[in-house]
Amino acid sequence: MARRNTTSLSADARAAPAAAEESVAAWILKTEPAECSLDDIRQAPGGVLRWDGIRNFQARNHLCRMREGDRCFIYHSGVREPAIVGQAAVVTESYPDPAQFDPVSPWHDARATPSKPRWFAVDLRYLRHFPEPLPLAAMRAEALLADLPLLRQGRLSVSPVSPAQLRVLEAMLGRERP
DNA sequence: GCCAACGTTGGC
DNA sequence: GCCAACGTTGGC
Repeated sequence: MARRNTTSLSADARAAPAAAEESVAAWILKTEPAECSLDDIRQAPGGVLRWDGIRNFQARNHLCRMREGDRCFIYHSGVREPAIVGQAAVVTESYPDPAQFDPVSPWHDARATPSKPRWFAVDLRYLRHFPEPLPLAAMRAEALLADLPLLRQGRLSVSPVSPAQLRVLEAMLGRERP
């Protein structure tokens, strides 16, 4: 079913992200390590930590599509050398983020109610630190990652990785091993 | 600490 | 519902 030179460009533009969403091979979770780091996940009781405080609609929509067992690359931002430092796995799919209902929480949202939550969290289990982090600069230098949402879109704290992009990331990570 | 990019808010 | 102003993120 060829769809080319259609005049309905805007409809195609809207359809494109939906098609991309169907092929998510992994996720990238961005965090400032001073706030929450991969080490914090590792050191959490049982190695399981709630990933909460997401207050961006697009990130939330991605978060809600995460499924038990999904792989997550943990990316540390706001440091001298921003990089993917390791992996975690989803152990509990999205549920309402309790912080939104807590008036003293920095993540409180007065517009949220338990019957109409606005924000969600997942639980992550620590998997591993990579022997060497994969720096942002290395990813930017890799043409095959040009479309990686992490690189294309600032401020997106939860973003998908396509199967092809996952293969590239794994190759780059494997290449680093001694 | 600066600044560009981008999401959110709020006036109209 | 548009769009300017504002706030925040995050790389450098």
